[in-house]
Amino acid sequence: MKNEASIVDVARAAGVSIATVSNVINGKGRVSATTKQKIERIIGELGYTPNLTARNLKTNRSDLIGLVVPTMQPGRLQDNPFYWDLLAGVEEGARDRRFHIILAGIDERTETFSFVKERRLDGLIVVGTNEGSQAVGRILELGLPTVFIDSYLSDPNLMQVYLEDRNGSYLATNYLIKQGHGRIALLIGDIPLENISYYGVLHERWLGYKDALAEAGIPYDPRTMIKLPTSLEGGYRAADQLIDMDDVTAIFSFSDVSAMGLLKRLRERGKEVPRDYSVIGFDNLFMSEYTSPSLTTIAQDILTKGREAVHLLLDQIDGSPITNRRIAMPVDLIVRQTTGPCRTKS
Amino acid sequence: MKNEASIVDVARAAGVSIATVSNVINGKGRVSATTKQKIERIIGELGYTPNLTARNLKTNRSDLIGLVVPTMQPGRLQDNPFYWDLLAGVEEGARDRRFHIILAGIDERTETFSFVKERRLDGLIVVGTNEGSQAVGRILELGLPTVFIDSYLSDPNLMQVYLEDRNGSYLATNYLIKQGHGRIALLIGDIPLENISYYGVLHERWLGYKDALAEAGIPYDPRTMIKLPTSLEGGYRAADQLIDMDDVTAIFSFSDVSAMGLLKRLRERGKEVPRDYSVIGFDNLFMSEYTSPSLTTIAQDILTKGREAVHLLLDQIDGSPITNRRIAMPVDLIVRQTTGPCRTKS
DNA sequence: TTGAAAGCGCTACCAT
DNA sequence: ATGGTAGCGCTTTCAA
Repeated sequence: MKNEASIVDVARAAGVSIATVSNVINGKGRVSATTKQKIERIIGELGYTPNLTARNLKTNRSDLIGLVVPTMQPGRLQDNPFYWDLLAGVEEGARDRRFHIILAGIDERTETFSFVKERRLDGLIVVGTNEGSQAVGRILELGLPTVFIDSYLSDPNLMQVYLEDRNGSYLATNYLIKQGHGRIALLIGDIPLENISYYGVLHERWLGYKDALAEAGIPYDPRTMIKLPTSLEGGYRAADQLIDMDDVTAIFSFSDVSAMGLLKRLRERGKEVPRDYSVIGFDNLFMSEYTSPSLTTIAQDILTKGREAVHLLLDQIDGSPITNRRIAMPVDLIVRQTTGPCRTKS
Repeated sequence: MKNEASIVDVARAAGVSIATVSNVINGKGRVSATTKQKIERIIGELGYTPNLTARNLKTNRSDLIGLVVPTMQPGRLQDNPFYWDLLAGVEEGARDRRFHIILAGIDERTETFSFVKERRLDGLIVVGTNEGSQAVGRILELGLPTVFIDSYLSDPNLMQVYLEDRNGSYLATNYLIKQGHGRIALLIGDIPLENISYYGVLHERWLGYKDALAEAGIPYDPRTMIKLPTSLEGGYRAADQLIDMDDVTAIFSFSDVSAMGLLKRLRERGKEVPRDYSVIGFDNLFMSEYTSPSLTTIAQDILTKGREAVHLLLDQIDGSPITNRRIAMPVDLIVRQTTGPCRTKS
């Protein structure tokens, strides 16, 4: 492995000063067409590549943004294909602007974010924290451009990308109502319902559910709330609770994976979907079309979400004027086979 | 955002030279206990964080490793939860050793890998290339420590982490044979069978399948090879081909997602699993336990695979003696509900 | 045990 | 249009 050529080597070979070479590399200053061509030729011949480390030391930027994801422990994120899509979107958006992504799995309780200062990161994208999480405070102290995804933080100055959660939930619930379902269970997550406003995403979706009920004149019944995790296993266990409920003929679950768990257990218990129960999920994961029966769900475009987040961040880093500090991504109802008209047993 | 304290500030505040501060930070050289304590106190007071950019410029290292994943285009990686686990494993392994991961989605045809030199990456982890891919040549030219995952490159000097693919395939096939299945289809991927040796992973698994057949004295029949992608949709379409085959009562599919597609279509066609067909997958994804019926599969530990790869790489970067340049990760047969005894219709 | 100083490769300012 | 050069923050050699 030979030593890399430096800007000095290029300058010497071209018979010019390093300042001129620098100008050519960065397209700054005034350089005559001939010297420019010559320098470019020599750069090619020498296989010269600018050393970003040196440039960054000088400019005090890193062209690096950190993607912060809460503890990548097995079991926690493992069952969520969601993150890969998000990451793909972020990476792609950053690449277009010559930034790179540093991935940082963090433990919310102990992480000090020292790497952010050490590496002079230019910005941060933070996924799925909640207001009051210890991490949020420490992140804000860094004083770095930051975009939060799916976090619903109340401070209006923070930049956030989230979903039309409330609307999505309304769409799902409303569709079930239009199919004749009067009592609709909600698999809402493993949280105390009295504190639901603390959990931004869940809260919004819960409101959307209630919006649809209210519009149809259906009373809200807290007993149809199922407080289990929106994971595969949570959905699986939720099915048993669902079956025990009186007159409930439909369930809306806040994730596709939990809807899959539901389908599994309902089948085991001899229930047929959508004859006995209508089921609707949230996310539209790639495999949701391939469950049996295929899953009706609220679709979100996770890839685009990642892309939007990184654009928002880069605009801020570059000092472009920010028009919106918050972006709500659209959702869409995808009707497939797990939902159907209500046929109440006589 | 105040200006960061530098090593000079610390030195001044402590009344020592920057060389001494540097020694304390790096635990090198001889420093008296008292000065050491004093300097450490001041570092705390000033909230000083070493500037890695400067250090890296000096030492010509970056403490950064690149994770190279072939084009993160939608459709290509989108339907593979696999990568997220791998990434989680790599990130975790790197974090332990104070390295960070830069994620690089690349287009195999056009990528020049200039970022590797620009950022002075210390090493590379490359996932799922094949011998003869244009990218491999360019990567090797970089002359950087590199670990290939699931790539089956023939050069014995390259460091590689892969699976006991052949054994896994043997286990699956053998299990089906022991269950009485005599003709077993293989969903092998969208490749020309004559060139199968070019596709490392598939080739190994194909050999494992043949090993089991040979051991049982069952002739290999190329007509039972299904040459469709091992994706959800590929599996879905494979089911139709399977049903058209004579006397075939079982299918081994090279991925869990394709097995899910199979289950879906078999059900649509009125076939029952495992009564009419036994199905076995590969990977043991998190959701494989939750399909209906739950999927028999060959399990691999993707998280550990990522961890092993990064350890191998870091050992090489640190100049530790490398004992094994190749690591084969173990596999495991997980019997669930999609397989059962063969009941040939009379 | 500690310090002085060179220099990593680059950018940007100021001269010419 | 081009060049000289200071200096970004650090490590490391050599001297004291």
